[in-house]
Amino acid sequence: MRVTIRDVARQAGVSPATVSRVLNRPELVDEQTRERVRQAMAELDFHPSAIARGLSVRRTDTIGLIVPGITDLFFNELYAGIEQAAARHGRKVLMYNTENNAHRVLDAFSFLKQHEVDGILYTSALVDEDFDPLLSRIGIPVVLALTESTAKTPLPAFKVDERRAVFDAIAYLVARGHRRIGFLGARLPNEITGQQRYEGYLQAVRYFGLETGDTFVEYGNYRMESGYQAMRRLLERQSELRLTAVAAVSDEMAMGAIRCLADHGLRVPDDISVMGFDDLRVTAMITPRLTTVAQPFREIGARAVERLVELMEQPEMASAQQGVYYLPHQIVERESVRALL
Amino acid sequence: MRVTIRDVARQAGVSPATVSRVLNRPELVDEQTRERVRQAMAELDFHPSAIARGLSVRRTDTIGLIVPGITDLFFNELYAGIEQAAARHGRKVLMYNTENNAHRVLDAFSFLKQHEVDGILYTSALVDEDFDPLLSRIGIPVVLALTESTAKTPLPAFKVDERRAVFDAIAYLVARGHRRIGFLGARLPNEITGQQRYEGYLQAVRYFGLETGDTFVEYGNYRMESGYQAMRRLLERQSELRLTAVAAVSDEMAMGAIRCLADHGLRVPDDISVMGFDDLRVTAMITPRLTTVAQPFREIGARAVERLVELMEQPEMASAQQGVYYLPHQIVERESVRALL
DNA sequence: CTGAAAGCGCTAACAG
DNA sequence: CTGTTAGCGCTTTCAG
Repeated sequence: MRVTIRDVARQAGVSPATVSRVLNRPELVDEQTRERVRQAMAELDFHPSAIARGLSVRRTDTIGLIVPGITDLFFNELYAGIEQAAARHGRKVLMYNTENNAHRVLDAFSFLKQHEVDGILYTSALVDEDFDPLLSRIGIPVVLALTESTAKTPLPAFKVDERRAVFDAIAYLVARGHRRIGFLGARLPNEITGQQRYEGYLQAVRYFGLETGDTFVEYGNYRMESGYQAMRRLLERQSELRLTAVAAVSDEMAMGAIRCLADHGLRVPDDISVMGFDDLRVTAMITPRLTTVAQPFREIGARAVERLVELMEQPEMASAQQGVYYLPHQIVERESVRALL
Repeated sequence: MRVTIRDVARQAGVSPATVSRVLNRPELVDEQTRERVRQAMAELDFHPSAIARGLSVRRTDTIGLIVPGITDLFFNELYAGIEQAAARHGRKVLMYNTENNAHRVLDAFSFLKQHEVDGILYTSALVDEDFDPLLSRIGIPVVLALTESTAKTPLPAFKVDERRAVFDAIAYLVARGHRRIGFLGARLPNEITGQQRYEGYLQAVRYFGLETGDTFVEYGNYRMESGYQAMRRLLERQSELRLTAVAAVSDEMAMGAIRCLADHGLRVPDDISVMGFDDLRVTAMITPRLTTVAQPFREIGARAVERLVELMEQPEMASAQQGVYYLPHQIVERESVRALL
């Protein structure tokens, strides 16, 4: 049988209410009694039921986290930022993984509602008009990370400026003499980032007057294997393309591309330069070390949590806090890009 | 205000109990009423409170997961296995990250007790005698993954046979003519795996009569950076050691070692062979592709969850199910090991 | 400073 | 097949 607050009360010779007080507002309890109660708790190995408490106070101090998949390599960094920030604010996180399955996002919200989380952090996947009915009656704050909302209901969002980040990546290549630059993009249902990064590429291409066209770009799904395949398709046209560099929308895809290049006897960066995106921990270790644009994952996670906590504490603020907040990206220069003479 | 079962009852013109029935045992409810209730639920956007239910049935269908850190690259694979298996059995998982902080494991258990999880899955870190008092009054089943128990209370555990796995790795190197083999080990407080892997190395060294000694081994903490540093220390003695191969206790450390070797102008596997451990997804992409011993992370996670679910359903079985269950490891042959002529 | 009592939302007998 | 009732363990007025 579970040890309850009543057991502790009996053991300490006080009422349940007093036990509750030493748990929540110890300063209201006489020092002596407080100690007696604490001791009883220890003796009985009492663990107050967070779930009974939740029922009673109608608040669980829990953040619901919706992620599209957990085997992406960037996930860990994001999660670390989220969890630390949550802990800092005395919140725990309940994660729901949709496995990139669009229809599971309904489940996700329902699941989190059922568990009475006090707020929801939605990551990576797009929030579009389909969410409006959902959002209008959700009743708890929702904050976005690594994505944004195109729904009528705007939502606070934390991410890098995807277009500019890719633009900067291309500019970096251009500054090193590259003019024939391939693009390893990503296209996923319910996702906006791939599109925005592609736009960044296009903008740069136009701005710098580079060669381009559909034949310069191939798509994947952010994962290594897809980067490999996309690069292979580009390579099939390499005799016409004469790419000197290729920019990928993720480090995973860049790593796949490098693998593919190596398998075709091409060296990076000697024969072709490769630029990544994300700055995964591992990219500093591989050969060649990957030049990439870093996303501040941990900070994005932390900021999103902090905004969420604010909203949980003062829901009135909701309307004031809805824009997309861009966190700074940064080019980290390593070895996978070569300057053309 | 939250929509409750009473609201639905009123709307459907039935009693709360009936609503509860359509939620839990719909077959007990007349088809007509059932439909009426379902419709009321939809109209009101009703989400039954899992927390109120939990309080009432004294069961949350939740598995508590304790992990020592989430930024290790193997974590994702393990977690994927755990989550899928949990979902398959209608359980959710509540994760607690101790950040390798030994004293936080007490918090972990306390936290999970408070949240009334029905069972606990403890991963990676050792369970020693210090846990006995805890375990003796925990009151819910505990299962281990990627670790084992040296406590008086034995606990079911799922992992590979660490000693044999490393033995096999060394044997693989020996079969390819290597006799001067360095070892990149790991030593972490509250951890047993590193020790066991070291023993596997020693056994192999003895079995095959290899050169060895303290100077052949350096330690890290499983992470890439530590692999880099450990390799660097080995390299300082390389003129005496004349290592032709080095075996690491993790792919991360192996990758760090390869990086270190490259930084010192040594090529893998031409100048020195490197063997990893884990078979991370990324190791098939890097150059050179890593030869390693694969751990079946997903299956380990899945099996651990399944045992846990069994125990949650029939706690009497506890005493019958306590051994360490070894899942098969496997050597994955790739490019980082060269056969000496 | 402390206790009694009501209630959070749901389920589980027990009647009917 | 359905309703009534009594909790699950905790918090929170309201008295004292």
